[in-house]
Amino acid sequence: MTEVSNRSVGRALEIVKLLSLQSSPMGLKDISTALDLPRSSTLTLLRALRDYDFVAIDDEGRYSIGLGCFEAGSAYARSMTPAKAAEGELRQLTATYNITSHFAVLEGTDVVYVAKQDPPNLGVRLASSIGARLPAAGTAVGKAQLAFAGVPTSLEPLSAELSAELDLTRSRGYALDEGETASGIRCIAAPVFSDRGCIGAVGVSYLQHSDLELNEISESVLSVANAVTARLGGRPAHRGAA
Amino acid sequence: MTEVSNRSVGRALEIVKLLSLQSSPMGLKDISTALDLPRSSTLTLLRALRDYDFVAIDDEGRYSIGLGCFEAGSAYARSMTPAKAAEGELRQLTATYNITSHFAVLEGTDVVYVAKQDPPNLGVRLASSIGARLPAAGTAVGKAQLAFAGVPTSLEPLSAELSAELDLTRSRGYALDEGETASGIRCIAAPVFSDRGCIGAVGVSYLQHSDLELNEISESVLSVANAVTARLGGRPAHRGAA
DNA sequence: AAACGGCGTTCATATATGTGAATGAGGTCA
DNA sequence: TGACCTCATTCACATATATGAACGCCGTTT
Repeated sequence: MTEVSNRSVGRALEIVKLLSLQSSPMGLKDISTALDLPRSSTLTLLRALRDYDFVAIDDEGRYSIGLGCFEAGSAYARSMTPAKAAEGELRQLTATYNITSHFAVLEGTDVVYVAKQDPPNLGVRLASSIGARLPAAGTAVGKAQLAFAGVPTSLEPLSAELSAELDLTRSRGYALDEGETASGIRCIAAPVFSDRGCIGAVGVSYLQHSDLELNEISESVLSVANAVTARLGGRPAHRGAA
Repeated sequence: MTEVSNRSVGRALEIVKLLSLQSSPMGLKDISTALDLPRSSTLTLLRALRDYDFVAIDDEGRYSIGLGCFEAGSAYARSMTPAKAAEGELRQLTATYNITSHFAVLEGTDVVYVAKQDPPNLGVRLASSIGARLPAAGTAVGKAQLAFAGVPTSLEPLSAELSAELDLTRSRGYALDEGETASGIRCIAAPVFSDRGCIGAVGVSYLQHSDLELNEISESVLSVANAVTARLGGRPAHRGAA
């Protein structure tokens, strides 16, 4: 548990991470307790983070994630070529079928949602899932990437079930999630490739009992993923149906 | 230029900020030169940042902003009540008029765009402006907030022009930008209030020579802003027309 | 092919940070 | 009112970080 590059920075980033996972602001004590740090050290770090707006402090002395962090983080999505390339396609997909569409990347054994489009008529919705992290094996966007990018050693040995699912994903070109992530929601996802291999996945989600044809949607998802792949100079693993 | 809380953390965050403003990856030398830091110190900080995925390093040893930063930053938008409250309304606004809509907050003399909706038929677009920072005085969302939140002392003394513009904004309830930010683009924005005063603005942008009625749009923007205000328990400064 | 120059990396020690204990600020209970 | 909480803040010394100088690597020049 040693081998740190820089203790102060590591601890500061732990604080940022902690606050980013928290839905309500935390007091100094809460933070120092949660991370098992001395209060005085925690205070110094929080002040440094606040100087750069990476954390915000309200007038009751409670800390939350700051605008500076948001600004810096947004730059990731802006600089990320695949996400940019996918953006227009996602909008089309959402507009055509009136369903939610996503772009997500694999990070270890999890997927992180990088871009998202919601249909217009969704009314008041829960918080955006942008930036959210979910276990790859339980999501369509995750399985699409595990099937085509290779499985991280930390996931091995694969369950027979997952292994079969990945085989199926490879053979049809897209991954399916029938209510695993959220009950009643179907997700369909297909991998996106650049010249350096599989670097993300495009996916859609909609109510399972909607009257949308699985065949039609999955073909659209596949063709959108291949269009993004083409724009990135990659080689699709699956040529699409038809 | 002293009075630092913690040098390591400050420097690390400078690096993050620098990388977030850069469109292409930077080498160690570039970074240390840009920030006037010793290369060895910069390396240590970069390694700490990389350990937490706040920066990414490619196989050529060049650094860019990382997924961890994106994840943490996304939490800001998710935890930010006003942005969440505005999200559904923005989608409606965009769907109704087929125009881009925004939610932005004031940060010193700048505005930062926190949420955005683009119309579906936009095709391939430039990078998302989410997370972007622009001078408040030159944007509709900025002027809407300056007019109702009070002008930061660092902007004073106000030019006669800006002062008149803010008066006008206060009297009609919304702010206008006729091609100042981007030539040919009209922006209309109205302030959003919580119980703690003006905390953001809702805005739309569209081509000036479109056939959309300014009156109709501005009334919609105003009523959306007031709806968000109501949901936040704030008191609107302007009761809307009609 | 030898010398050069630019860059990333390592390492010992000067310097800045981390922290336990003391202090301050604000609230609650009897 | 006063005693007694809890949490934020300060401070002097133990400890970790910062960095100039040296090194190794690799592509370029002569």
